[in-house]
Amino acid sequence: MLDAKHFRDGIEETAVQLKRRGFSLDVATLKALEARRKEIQVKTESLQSERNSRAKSIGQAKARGEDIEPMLAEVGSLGEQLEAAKTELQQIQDELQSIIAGVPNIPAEEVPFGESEDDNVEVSRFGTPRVFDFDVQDHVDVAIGLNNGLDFEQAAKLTGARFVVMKGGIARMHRALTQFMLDLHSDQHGYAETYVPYLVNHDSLYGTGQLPKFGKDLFHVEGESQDAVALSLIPTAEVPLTNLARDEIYDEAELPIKLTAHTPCFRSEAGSHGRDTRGLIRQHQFDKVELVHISKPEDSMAALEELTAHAEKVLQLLELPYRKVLLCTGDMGFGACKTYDLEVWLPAQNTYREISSCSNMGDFQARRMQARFRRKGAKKPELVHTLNGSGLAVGRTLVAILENYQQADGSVVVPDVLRPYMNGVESLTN
RNA sequence: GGUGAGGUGGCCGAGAGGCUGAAGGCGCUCCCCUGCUAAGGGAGUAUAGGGUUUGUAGCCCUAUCGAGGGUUCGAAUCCCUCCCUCACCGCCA
Repeated sequence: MLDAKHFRDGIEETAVQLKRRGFSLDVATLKALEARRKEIQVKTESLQSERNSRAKSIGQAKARGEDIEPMLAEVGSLGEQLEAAKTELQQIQDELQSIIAGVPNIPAEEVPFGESEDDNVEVSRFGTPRVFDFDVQDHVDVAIGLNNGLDFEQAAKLTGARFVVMKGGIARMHRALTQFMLDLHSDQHGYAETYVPYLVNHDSLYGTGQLPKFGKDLFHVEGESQDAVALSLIPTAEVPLTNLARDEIYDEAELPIKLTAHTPCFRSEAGSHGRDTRGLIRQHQFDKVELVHISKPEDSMAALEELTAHAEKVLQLLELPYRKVLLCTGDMGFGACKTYDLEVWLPAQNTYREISSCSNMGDFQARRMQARFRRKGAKKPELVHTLNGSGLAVGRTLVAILENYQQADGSVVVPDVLRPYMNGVESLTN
């Protein structure tokens, strides 16, 4: 959510900035609503003030034992007027709120303009894609050769499309990957390992920006009664981790806070039908190790570089070729002001595919969450900045290993850094 | 799941329809006093929104005592629903 000031003074300027990321702000409607809001709010508050002082004098008169009846009569229609004003104010504020809550973050200045992923800018590359002297198989076929270690048919029986059952060495490697990533981030990169709920309430989803706009992408769990709190499965650990800061006021000295967690992620992938239907790339359930920073505003851009480097380190240690891409204005997520994607090389697709997305959300989520800190000696708390990134998506990392480390005989070499997590096994074989 | 007790400011804790944004204490900040320390005296100490304003200063208004509704001229206080915490019992990995 943007600062309300963006919608009062300088709304035209805001509209121009949002236009950069392909969002058109309805300036006329907002201006009209804002004018109306101001008028009604002033009216409502003065009526409230009036009522408060009247009620107070009635109380005082009563305490003195005076006759209250005439005063009560005088108050008469005040209640109704106030009620009407309140209702109208609420309506306007709801309307404003629903518009404002749906406005995306303003891109940072250095973010290149663009309309789609084709306009993203490659920043760097690591490693050289291996040259194969045999026909490369994609990860699905590789896994079939390894005792059918990725079983999509069984998963379809259990649940449905876009789920997987992993077996044997592949399941083991999947576990090894999460252990390796968590250890790296907590032991080497200074993150506090965290275990979080996989179901969250709607306040949390609103805080990180999944709601109100992107409820379709989530799996919702029904509450027992209509009034009961509705919960949803997390689409990423970003939601629980970042919401730890919700309604908090940190001491300046506590920042930055760096958290990591391994969780499953659940996405309904609404609107993605027909894309990546084969294999592990796009599933309703996948595991991810997430990195989150809570930082001071002036540190957040440096923190984005740091966080991204931490995610890159995983790929480097696994010796997987990748490239780092700066997303253009049109391809960034709703709440982000700057995002790097890491794309790993997939030989079977002969291309780089997203394996991590690292974003600086600025104060966008912090404002929704009222996540703040107080500078030493300062009176007023300030909004923190929040950042998050995958470090990494575990399923896609598994895909990358199966494809990049496959051998002519159908086996898959286990990357050196994973071997300690796999009983020293050097390769997966049939 | 059952029964009972609760949710009040950074913390502890009063209040049980009106003068309570909230006593008292602790903590914290500043000032005074005191060789240092300890003790003492004084002042201050929530957040959000709005108005005014050149202003993130000041002033004014509104809201907030777990959340949301309701009763009332007036609700922290009464009623309803929900959430959470604690205790005991039951169940369970």
